[in-house]
Amino acid sequence: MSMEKQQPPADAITREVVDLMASLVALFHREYEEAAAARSLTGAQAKVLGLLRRGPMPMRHIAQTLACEPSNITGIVDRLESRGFVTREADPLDRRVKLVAATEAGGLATDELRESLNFAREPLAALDDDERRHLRDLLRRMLEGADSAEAATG
Amino acid sequence: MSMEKQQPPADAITREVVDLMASLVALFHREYEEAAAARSLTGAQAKVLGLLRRGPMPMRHIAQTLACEPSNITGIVDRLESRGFVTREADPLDRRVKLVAATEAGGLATDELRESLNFAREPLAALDDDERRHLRDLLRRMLEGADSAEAATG
DNA sequence: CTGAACATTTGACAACCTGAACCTTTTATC
DNA sequence: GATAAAAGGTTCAGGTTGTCAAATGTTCAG
Repeated sequence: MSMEKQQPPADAITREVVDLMASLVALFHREYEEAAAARSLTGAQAKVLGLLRRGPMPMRHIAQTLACEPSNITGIVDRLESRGFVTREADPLDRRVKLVAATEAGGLATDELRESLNFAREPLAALDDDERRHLRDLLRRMLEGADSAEAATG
Repeated sequence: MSMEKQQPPADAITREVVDLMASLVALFHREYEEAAAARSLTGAQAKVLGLLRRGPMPMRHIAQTLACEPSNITGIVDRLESRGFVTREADPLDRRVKLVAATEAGGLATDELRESLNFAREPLAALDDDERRHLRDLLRRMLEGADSAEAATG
């Protein structure tokens, strides 16, 4: 994956957009960590918990989605489990895999977190409805190919 | 700062934009870490090094910009220093403060990293010139107020 | 049944990050 | 000027994230 590709030099506009994106990323990141910390979750824990909103999931799948080693997930889930946000159950169809599921408390925590994500309220407040729609369309097109989606949503 | 403000419920469009941003953030983050790792730097080290592109800087200022404890910076700068990417010198005007400056090797590393940041090349390739310009304008407006900028660019 | 492949865990180790205690230098107050 | 408060860095202890290699238990192919 991702083999340090050869690239044409970036034009001025592209470069500026990249810089703006970088600022936005930094802003988002800070807000995300803050919102998680306010619920005594770490960023990584919040991400994992966020992945479980759609239902239980094997550890491996979590690791793949978050692009990290499976052994890393073990620890994170351990901590979430010890706080009662998550359960681990053997998949009846394949007893090698363990299905991680959010408990009620866990689901509640992510819902709150998601709701409280002020990000883009302040920034997005600067845009009116049409502009927001336009922005959405542009972002959609940008993400069309790269299906890395929904990782950090929490 | 940032006191868990009371907020109106987010409308559908806003929420979708936030989700798209989250995906973009995840993508950016991965690319950034990869690009740093390719130069045997960690993400945190790359960020600090990136801050020094404009010139030497007191440790405290680094900590403030990165929104972390000063004691954290000590270790990161230690490691950068031991690899010859950075130097620490006492500020002649106030001998309490230590000015961190990138060495030639350090500056070269960040320049390369910055240049190699494929982020938004693939994603942005989906947009034509006009659209890119439009996106830039929207992002600019969003970031106008929040001057948290230029943290992660490096 | 045996061996390869797979999902998860364990253990060792490095980096990141926080919080409190500490040292040195500055600055303010008397 | 002497002394106390404040500010910049560092150190230390402790927790979380992340990697890699080795081990365990399960499935699947031959």
